[in-house]
Amino acid sequence: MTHPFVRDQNRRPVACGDCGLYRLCVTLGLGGDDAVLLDSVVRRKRIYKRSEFLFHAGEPAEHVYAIRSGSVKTYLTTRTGRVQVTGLHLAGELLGLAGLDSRAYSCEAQALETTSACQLSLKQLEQAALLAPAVHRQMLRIMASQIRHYEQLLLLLGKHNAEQRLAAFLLALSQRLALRNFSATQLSLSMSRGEIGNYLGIAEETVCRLFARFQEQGLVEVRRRHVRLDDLARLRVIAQEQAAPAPAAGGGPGSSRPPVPDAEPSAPSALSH
Amino acid sequence: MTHPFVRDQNRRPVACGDCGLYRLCVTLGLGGDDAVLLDSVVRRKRIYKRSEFLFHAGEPAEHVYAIRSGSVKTYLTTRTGRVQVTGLHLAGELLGLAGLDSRAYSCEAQALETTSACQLSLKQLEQAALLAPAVHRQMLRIMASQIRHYEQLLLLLGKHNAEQRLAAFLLALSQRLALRNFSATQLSLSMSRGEIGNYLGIAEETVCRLFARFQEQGLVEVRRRHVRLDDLARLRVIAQEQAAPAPAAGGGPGSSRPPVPDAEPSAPSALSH
DNA sequence: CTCTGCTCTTGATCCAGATCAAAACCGGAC
DNA sequence: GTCCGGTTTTGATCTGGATCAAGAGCAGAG
Repeated sequence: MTHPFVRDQNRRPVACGDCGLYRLCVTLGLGGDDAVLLDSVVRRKRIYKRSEFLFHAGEPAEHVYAIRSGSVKTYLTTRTGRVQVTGLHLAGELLGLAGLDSRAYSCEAQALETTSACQLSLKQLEQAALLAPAVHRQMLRIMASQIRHYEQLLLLLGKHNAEQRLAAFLLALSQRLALRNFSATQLSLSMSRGEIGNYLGIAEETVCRLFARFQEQGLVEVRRRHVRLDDLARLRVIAQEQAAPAPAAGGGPGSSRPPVPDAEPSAPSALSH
Repeated sequence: MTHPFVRDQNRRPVACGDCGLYRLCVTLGLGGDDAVLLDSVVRRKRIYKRSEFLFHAGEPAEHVYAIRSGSVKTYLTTRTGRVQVTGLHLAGELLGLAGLDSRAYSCEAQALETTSACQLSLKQLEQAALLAPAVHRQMLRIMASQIRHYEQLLLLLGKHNAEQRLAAFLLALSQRLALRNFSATQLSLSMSRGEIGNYLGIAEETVCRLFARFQEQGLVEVRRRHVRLDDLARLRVIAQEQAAPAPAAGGGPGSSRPPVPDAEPSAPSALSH
């Protein structure tokens, strides 16, 4: 009996139209305005096998990477060998942004499974940006969104407990997959429990226990790396810390806290792009 | 008897030449190539009183801010009112980068003390970037360095204990001050214990106890917000986790860890820009 | 100068999640 | 099919730092 999970949803390559670099590629003059045409025109496509590196920290940065299929993790290493996963990148997303000032990559990027990615030359990009304002604007937009992403991650890791982090992780994943036209409720994790834990700042064992608990509560159905999200609504409640405990810390010198402006404009995304 | 601490080192405005936006300003045609001239030419200078806001999260982003003197904290707020400080910005540093895609500010920015800042119009910047490649490149450089900054912060918060975090915080502060020609060993904190703790993901009380311990060990001399760093070398050892415990987590699918490439190129900076 | 309201410090207790330990499980090699 | 090595799960214990509580110190207001 085959179990009900969709397998390897990331193997299917995203179309250029679903790719985060789409607007860039188009404006670069790589293809007309036609995504299908563009698909056949992008150069420097390459396949990376599981655990292969797209680039290393410190290496001179010459390309930005757009993932077509598969997934990639990025991480930093302490000089004592400790690792901090800083990102999980899915099909249609971008890598190597910190290299946009054309110095060096700031982290390791390693394929989590068989992955296909397009390389875009930074030099080409810079030239294109000078010719086409839209490209320039798009580059800024992309980097700014990465900054926002990290800010949200900082908030998640700094002020949320293990349960909230995992719930937010699953929801963000779901949202990102949906954005690329994959299922929002059936997903196959490309990271191990250990990697997920490392990313979220919790222990491997805790990730396991949380999955078990979520399953008990009927929130999800988990079997190894296959996850089905059964109750998105309740997951959202968990991720957003229902209880309102302390009135916040370090009120600041003036203590004139802003009137809790409804800052966060939209979704409960924290780990999304 | 006056005690030996230098007070309010940040009150002295940095010269344009020491400012992170210098290259931008110059290329903008705001002044010749002369920093002194530039100093008198920059428009939209404004003074913010302690606890006043430079901008709020969600507000339409129209400017980038360059701090001339004083200091500013940036932070995010949960919908339940919890706060996460995401940055401490000193004289000569920049604010509002996530707004560079000309949408909205992503966080609150609040003056920690009397602060003077220059506003640079984003529109002006975008125009200038189209005319001058150097401006464009500089904008990317600035954003990329912010991304790197957050990555390092993530590593610090994710894989270092309270002691290491505080040591790293002090060292980074020292380094940044030195960069702007302030003393590297005499500093006056503009954030309260609570704010520092919030930033570093540790409790206010723990910050106190750590300061006390560092002082016992002769590493620093602390009196309220005045800190003298007496043993930078030993602080560095602490910040860089001398002990090499576990061989790291979540080795990844291939487990082919990179040969610990001497990633981090230079200083033990984590909280620096 | 005194008063007032923080901010900081220090002590005592507690707990979420880490760590340690050991099975159970599973996919792929052969 | 069987075997092997890594991943996942589950249980038992431990602990760094949070939280709770209560003074002490200090700056600014008047």
